[in-house]
Amino acid sequence: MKSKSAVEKLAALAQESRLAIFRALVQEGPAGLCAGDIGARLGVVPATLSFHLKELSRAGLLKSRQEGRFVYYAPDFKAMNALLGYLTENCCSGGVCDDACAPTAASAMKCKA
Amino acid sequence: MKSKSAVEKLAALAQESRLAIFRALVQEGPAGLCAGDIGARLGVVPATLSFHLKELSRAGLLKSRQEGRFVYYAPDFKAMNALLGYLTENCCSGGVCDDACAPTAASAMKCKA
DNA sequence: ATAATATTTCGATAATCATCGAAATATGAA
DNA sequence: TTCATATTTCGATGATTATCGAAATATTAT
Repeated sequence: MKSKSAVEKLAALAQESRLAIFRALVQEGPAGLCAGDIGARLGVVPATLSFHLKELSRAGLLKSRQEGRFVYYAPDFKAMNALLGYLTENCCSGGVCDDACAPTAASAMKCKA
Repeated sequence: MKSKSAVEKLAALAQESRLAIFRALVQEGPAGLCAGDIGARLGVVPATLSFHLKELSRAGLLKSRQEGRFVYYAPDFKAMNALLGYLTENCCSGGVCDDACAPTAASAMKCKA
């Protein structure tokens, strides 16, 4: 993961509506939700929603597919995992910390879709 | 983790210099680095560096301690792990995805310090 | 074709953020 | 105390971002 693209992903997530959108989609899974349902669920008007979905997509965090009149959005789990990995990369230089500290509970997307 | 504070943490990380600072500190471990060394390593002038360190601290991502004239900064690994957990929480609602998809490589801070 | 529904683009406005020189503050050394 | 070093605060400037009404585009149903 390039640093620039990591910053873009983090910036995309660093906004209340977009973070809520992303988390809802993570919980929804690979099937995703269509734009209208996301907007209804989170109370975001269409123009604003579209802007945010575009930001998340541009950052590479979402995949979308058209189904008739509807556009379905789902997380790009692979990209998200790459971001998480980038943030935690080489923690403590693999030194004393790896012995002194226990791993935390899983904090990666389980989904590879 | 409250959503507001997650947004604040993500916003703090969503800036090139700050992400570089944070990653350098993650790799350095709990002992941390003093401000001057961070600035020298990353090529950031003092005023700007101080601004960014304050942002990261305000967001709860860094701990600091004074040692003589020096101020040492280190990641708050616990807070960071909470953020990673929040992002991946309840992935795919614990449904089909948990069976269909394998966990990825560890992507959490190993350090609890 | 016409109408209805879903989504995106445009455009203007208001708000927030990054940078860094200069000055201020804090601590240790001579 | 006086000086040198480390870090932070102040203040001004330029740049980026969020919001959303109105209009445009796209797809399906009648």
